[in-house]
Amino acid sequence: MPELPEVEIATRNLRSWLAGERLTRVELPSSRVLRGVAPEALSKLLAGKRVETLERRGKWIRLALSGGAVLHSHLGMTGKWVLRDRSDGPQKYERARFDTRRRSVRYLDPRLFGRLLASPHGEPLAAWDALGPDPLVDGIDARVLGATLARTRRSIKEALMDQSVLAGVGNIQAAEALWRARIHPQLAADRLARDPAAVRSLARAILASIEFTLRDEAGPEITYVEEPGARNPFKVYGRAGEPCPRCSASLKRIVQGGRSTVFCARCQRRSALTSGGGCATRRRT
DNA sequence: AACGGAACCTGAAAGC
DNA sequence: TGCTTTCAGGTTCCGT
Repeated sequence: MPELPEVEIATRNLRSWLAGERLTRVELPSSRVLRGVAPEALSKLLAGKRVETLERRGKWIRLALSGGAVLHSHLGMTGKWVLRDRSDGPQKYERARFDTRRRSVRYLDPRLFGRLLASPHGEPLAAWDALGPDPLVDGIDARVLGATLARTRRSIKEALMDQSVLAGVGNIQAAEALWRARIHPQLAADRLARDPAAVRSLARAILASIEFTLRDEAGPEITYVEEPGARNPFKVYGRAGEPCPRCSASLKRIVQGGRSTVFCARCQRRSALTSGGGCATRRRT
């Protein structure tokens, strides 16, 4: 279940597998992932084309093909791109297969929240165009972020998950960044925006969490933290009831906007413009 | 216009 | 043991 770091890793992998290669075989079994697109039309559009460039913005991947067609991939909650042998048959939950002369790349997606969308002539994708700044592609300008946050009264946690605020931040990265910046997830975004130092701290924390996750998860085949047997590399996500890695208080779980947030009620402060939080230790993570 | 909640799916884990 | 409930990191749509 991918956020920015997982999609970045998928993009790098796909680039190393497909960039410059011609698609010799394309298989697209009909599924919800195609969202109303006729599978045959899409296969026909892609087969024989060369993959020229791959880029990521937020949680979207864009593949530019020879001849001007563009393919957009969103991994939803359970999508992943993996490398298999060309002699391997269909994998469990396989929704797409792209073979080149040397490789066989498969898209697997059990829950079918992912999407594969084609623009035959490179037509823009509204969801891509609506994305806010991407922390890795564009960096985070704390003044711009502050101005954006000042425009909403929602909680900072919910605001961070809005893809027009920062592209690619999801439930895990939002929770992790807020913990790193010692900001309470229920603090109103516009209140936080009144404290430029706190916004700068949050911007740094978002980048630090993304980069930490990238280093931790990089590899040819990602295991998402929710999958059975997966280890959990995160500081607070999925750790309700465990001790805070910084101050040892028991981590709490609350629900915001229908999604769970884990945080430390002792060292994440509820109000901007007040120092405190009762946590004296400062440890690099 | 902005926001909250339900809907979209399947599978694993927890609860009874 | 087996059935039921809950939960999961995505977006979108609909009603207020």
